[in-house]
Amino acid sequence: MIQLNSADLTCPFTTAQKVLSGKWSLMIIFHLKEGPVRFNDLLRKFDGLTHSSLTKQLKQLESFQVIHREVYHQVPPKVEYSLTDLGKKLHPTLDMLTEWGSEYIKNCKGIAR
Amino acid sequence: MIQLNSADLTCPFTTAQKVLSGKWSLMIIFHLKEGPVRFNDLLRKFDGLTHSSLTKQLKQLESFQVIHREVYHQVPPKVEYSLTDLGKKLHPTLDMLTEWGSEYIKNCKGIAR
DNA sequence: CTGAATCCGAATAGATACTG
DNA sequence: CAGTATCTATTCGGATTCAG
Repeated sequence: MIQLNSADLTCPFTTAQKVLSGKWSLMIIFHLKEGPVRFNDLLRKFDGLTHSSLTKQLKQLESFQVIHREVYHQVPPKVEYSLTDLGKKLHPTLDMLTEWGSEYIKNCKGIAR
Repeated sequence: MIQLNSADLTCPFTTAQKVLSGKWSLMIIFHLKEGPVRFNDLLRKFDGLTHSSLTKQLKQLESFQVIHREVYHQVPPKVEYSLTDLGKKLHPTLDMLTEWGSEYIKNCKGIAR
């Protein structure tokens, strides 16, 4: 698993790059914007994302303290994921990224193969 | 090398994630903000970035049409890298990311090991 | 000065099977 | 329902060497 060491915390970009590096990280964070979501609900939102990959990504993001994991001790088990304050602060950046991504898509039909 | 296929261009996040995924991408783009930079000048700016890794990253970013490669046919060779319009549009997002990264660093001394 | 080619180790993503 | 454990294939970054 990716770890942030103290050397990384010298550079804002290294920090951001590591935190957002997972293939699904951006989308997971985006889908938690509206509030807590359960594991399987999250899983169903993404096409091509597998059970175990989601588990790993969530643990990763949790270790970065970007998302919070709330366990309800009941049967059947229930676990909800939500954004931490740190995670919520990513909203405006995510919105800009989305905008840029859309712009990119509009302008770059020629890039895809 | 990472490629954007037409399926990717369906989702702004996938697009953004792929384009910015390289370990040095964010920093390279950031350092091109002020204008064109030569290969070796760029190389010297980063500690731990090797010659061949930089070559690959630049080709990658060029393929995404985020940076432009200008070759001056002279001896010794001179090549300058600069941001394309698409790349320039990343500025505000990068600035927000920097801000977030700094915020993260301030709040999360406890995360590093 | 700039960059291509190759090779290697580490890190991912995903498939599958098993558990409380 | 929400995991864990293990295995595999692929990718990625970096070192090294060679070339225009």
